[in-house]
Amino acid sequence: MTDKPRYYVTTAISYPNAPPHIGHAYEAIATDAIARFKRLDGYDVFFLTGTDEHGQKILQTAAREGVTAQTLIDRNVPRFKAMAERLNCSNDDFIRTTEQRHYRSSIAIWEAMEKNGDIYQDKYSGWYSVRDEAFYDESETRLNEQGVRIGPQNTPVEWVEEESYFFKLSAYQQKLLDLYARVPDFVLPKERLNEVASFVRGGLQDLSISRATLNWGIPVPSNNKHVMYVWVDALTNYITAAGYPDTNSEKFKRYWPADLHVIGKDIVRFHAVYWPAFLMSAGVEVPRCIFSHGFLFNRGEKMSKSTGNVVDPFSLIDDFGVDPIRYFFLREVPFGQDGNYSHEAIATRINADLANDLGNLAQRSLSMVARQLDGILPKPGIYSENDKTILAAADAMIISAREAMKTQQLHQVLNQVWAVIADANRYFAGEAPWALAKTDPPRQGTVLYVTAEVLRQAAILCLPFMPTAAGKLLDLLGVPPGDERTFAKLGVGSRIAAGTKLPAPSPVFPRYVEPETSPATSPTK
RNA sequence: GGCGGGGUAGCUCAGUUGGUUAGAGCAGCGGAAUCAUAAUCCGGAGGUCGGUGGUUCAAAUCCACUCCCCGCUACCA
Repeated sequence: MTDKPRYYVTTAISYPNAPPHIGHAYEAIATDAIARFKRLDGYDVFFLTGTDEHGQKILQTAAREGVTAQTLIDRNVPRFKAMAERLNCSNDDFIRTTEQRHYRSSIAIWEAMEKNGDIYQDKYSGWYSVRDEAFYDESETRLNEQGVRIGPQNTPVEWVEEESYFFKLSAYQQKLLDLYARVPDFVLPKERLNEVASFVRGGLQDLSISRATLNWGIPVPSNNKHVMYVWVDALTNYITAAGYPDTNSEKFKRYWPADLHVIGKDIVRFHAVYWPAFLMSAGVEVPRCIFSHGFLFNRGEKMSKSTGNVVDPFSLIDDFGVDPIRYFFLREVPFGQDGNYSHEAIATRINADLANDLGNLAQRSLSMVARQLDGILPKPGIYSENDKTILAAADAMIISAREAMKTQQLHQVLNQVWAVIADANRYFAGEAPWALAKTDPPRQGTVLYVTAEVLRQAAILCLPFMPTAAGKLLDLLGVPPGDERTFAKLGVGSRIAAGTKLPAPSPVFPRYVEPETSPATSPTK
């Protein structure tokens, strides 16, 4: 094993009763950027994603389509895997809750909770929403215009009355509140922790954690007539992948507890209340942080089939490319808040930030090196005040980036990098190296060197966000792959090597040009 | 109903220990430059800072009331 510090980060596992949508893609992109950032910053990262394949909703979708649950997931899960690959996600594992290792793990955590006296059998009766996979108190439900009883999410609920196993969630109220007090960053953004804490403060009821009326799930160990409530099963994936129940294994000892669960804001309660309670009960450490991201809206509207604004992540990538799409979502949407996207907004971002600001700066400076200096990166002379100022700004980027990443502020990292790129464009225009070529060649060399150095640091910081494109830019700058492309090489201590023969420059971030055919984000009725 | 967040330029937003002409990006207008991916740089323009009333020499920033949006939560039914 390595002596690097470790970092275990997960996405939520996706529910494959339908093909992946933009929200799944967003979560995967963001988590991948975090994982890559940490790797480049010297961490031994374990990045997990996967699919949550049990539960009544899968069963119902399968029935509606006239296939078995197994057939449904075997058809859909590969699309989630393909999406992760297409998004260039660097996940180290992809867990499916139908795997043997996960059965073993789920049964083990159940038995541990049972052994701790937190599971008991009782009769359950109440309102259950299949779509939300949640039980609601009658007071949370109401009758809609059609006379159908619906829950708080406006999904239909059904009266369920059956034998069920319960988890003594009520016993964990104080322990959870203590946890929130002890770890103020347990849930981010902070507003979300306040919401969770006030929910817990309001009192917790025991949780029904098994169902006897369906068979698509992991059997309860002591009673095979029951399967586990899908959330017990789903949440457990995070420890399964770390090797649970082999808590003495090297892997488990190394990676658990997870450093970060990245989830959507709709499932905060499950992750910030139920999950730590299950773990405390089972005698397993709780994760360190839950980060809840926002939702994405297409032109301000929630994506839905009825509005006809469903956007397939694959076609978005076909239209714009993987790296530009990754950049757009991570730059445009403050991480943790809801965000908007549209075809025009994506095109504008790509052209303004990537093609014009960064790409063009690289192209204009490097083509000067290629044409006027035989492609040899010049040696700098004595630095002027302007040189020192822009270099200092470049050196400071990693400092502020690390600071922003402490709370997963991905957009801030990019904001700061692009502020320096804008400075670099002003610097370049102000120094006018094309004029210096005739009047003061050594000075021209210094300006081009300084520009290349700023580009180098910017490109390395872009690696987590746009792995391929940033890598190409580093190729153009003559920065060899490997250790030279890590955060250890950022800041005052490292400078780009002068005298290097650079390859012929070519645009790394092409402008987006509107195709003749209709764009993918336009409504398809 | 309670708690919390928010209403600032055409768009997206930043901006509170109250204090010179309220900021950025994008869009738009004018100019410069022409090394570069028709990219870049500079400049003007653009806002009764949700509304009303107050505190103050001075309020986007503090107080009261009020309108609207969003989140969590409760209750009634």
